[in-house]
Amino acid sequence: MQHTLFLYNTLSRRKEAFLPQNPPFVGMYVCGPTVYGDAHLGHSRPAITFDMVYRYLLHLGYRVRYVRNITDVGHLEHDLDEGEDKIAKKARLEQLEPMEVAQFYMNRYHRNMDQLNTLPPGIEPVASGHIIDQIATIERILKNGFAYVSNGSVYFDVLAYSQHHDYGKLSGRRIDDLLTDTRELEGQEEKHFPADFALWKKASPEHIMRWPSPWSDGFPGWHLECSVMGAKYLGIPFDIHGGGMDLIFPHHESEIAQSVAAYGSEHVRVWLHNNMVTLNGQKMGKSLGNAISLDDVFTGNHPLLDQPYSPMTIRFFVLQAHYRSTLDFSNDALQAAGKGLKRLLAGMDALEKLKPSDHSSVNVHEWEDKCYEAMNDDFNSPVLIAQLFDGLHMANLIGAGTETLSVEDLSHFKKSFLTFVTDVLGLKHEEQDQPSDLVSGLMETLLQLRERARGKKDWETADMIRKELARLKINVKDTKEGTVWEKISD
RNA sequence: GGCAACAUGGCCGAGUGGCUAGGCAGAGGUCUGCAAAACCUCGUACACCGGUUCGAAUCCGGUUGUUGCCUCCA
Repeated sequence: MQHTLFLYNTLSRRKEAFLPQNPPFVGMYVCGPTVYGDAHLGHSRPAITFDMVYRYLLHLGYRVRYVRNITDVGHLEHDLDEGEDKIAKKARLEQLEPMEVAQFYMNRYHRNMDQLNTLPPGIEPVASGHIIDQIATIERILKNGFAYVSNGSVYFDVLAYSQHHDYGKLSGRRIDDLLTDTRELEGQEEKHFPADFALWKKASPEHIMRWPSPWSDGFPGWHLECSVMGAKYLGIPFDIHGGGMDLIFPHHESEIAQSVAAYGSEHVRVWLHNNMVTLNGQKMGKSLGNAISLDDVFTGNHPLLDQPYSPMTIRFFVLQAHYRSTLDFSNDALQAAGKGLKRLLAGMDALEKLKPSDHSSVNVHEWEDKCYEAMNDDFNSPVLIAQLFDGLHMANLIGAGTETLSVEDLSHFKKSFLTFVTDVLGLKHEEQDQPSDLVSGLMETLLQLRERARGKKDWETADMIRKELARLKINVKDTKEGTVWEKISD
């Protein structure tokens, strides 16, 4: 580990050298999905971002325990049916068991994540499997005087907490501002202070998802599961906590407060937050009708999409922007990304054909250092990608004989390039649909006929075959190695 | 309304107080029967108005716009 990695810590608002508590071990917790619907484009960002973080830490030689939760209880609908759980609501609508709904969408989420080539977390705890741990934590918070029971529910006492600690340190919010913000919300009458949040919520009679507790039959509050499950599997404090920027307040702010209230210390050393996704410059939201599911993106089945975009195109596109910048999805941008990715992967294959020389005219190690510099600077994947394209250019010059590499340097260059593309960025060739034997046979015959015509300089026939195939979205290319064909997709 | 962040060439998107980002598109060229693909060469952009500075797109202030959070949210 000759390179120092710098991370932007939301808590300090600056880049800090990453020094794990117990190297080479690293504990990382990332906020996962609430499984009540299909994953959409917005979900791809944290998934790919923290997959890149995970992959790079592994590449640097760290032993990473990666925990990503699945939220299957606890989130409240904000406007209707006060106190009804999102999962329970969906279950009633679809006449399914709540757990059935959660399982269904969890399976689909996993499939999408697999398509995006994200590595599975080492532990993927579900909130409903940790009710006992959450109750125990609530009891500790109550005992420490930072919570109160109100009508069967338990609330975190933000004012009591802020007497001794800084509620708002992560998000930059002030208690005074929270006070002035006098929005009317339902269920507020049980709270002593508007900013107080539920640790345990009493279930209404029709509420399906419920567990017994010392206070009522109910369910755990919004923010508790991450504090509890992070502490359980990673210990306190752990090195990295990741998630979307929209979770900074109130979710992560409240997590910190809960951990301090329960355990006496903060549970996270470095907070990493990915920025949000927009679509054609607009916020993406279900209410705006522009939250495109990943399945729809992959199939192109959405009015806003001109064509399908493959999982690797999405992955490459996401990595082409820095994770802390907003990222705007548009057809133009995705098409550009698809083409760039194709060229990068084809170039990677072409590296294999390079021939070494007796000396090197370019400095491979300097090039490689720039790749590491990019990633070490708070995971600057766009700069790494630019560097890879520069490497590609270098490879082309070597292929043309303009530049040379020694046997040793060439081998190092190939290995390094491949490692950055596949291991660190997690990019790979997408398996094409293999043509059937029938299609292959037909194409072979057709191209032989065309070759025969070309041999006789019968350009009219040769061009007709190519033109007709083009209408079937088949591209025929006469290369030096012979004629090849490919299906035109995106 | 309150609190933040951002505003870069046709599009996407890095970075930086003076020194090439990169991708896509576009132009020219090599190759080719033609085409496609591939490769080579090419762009001096940084919202607006002030200020600091020898010098700012990069720092400071203001304006406008966009986005996020303040309510489940990746």
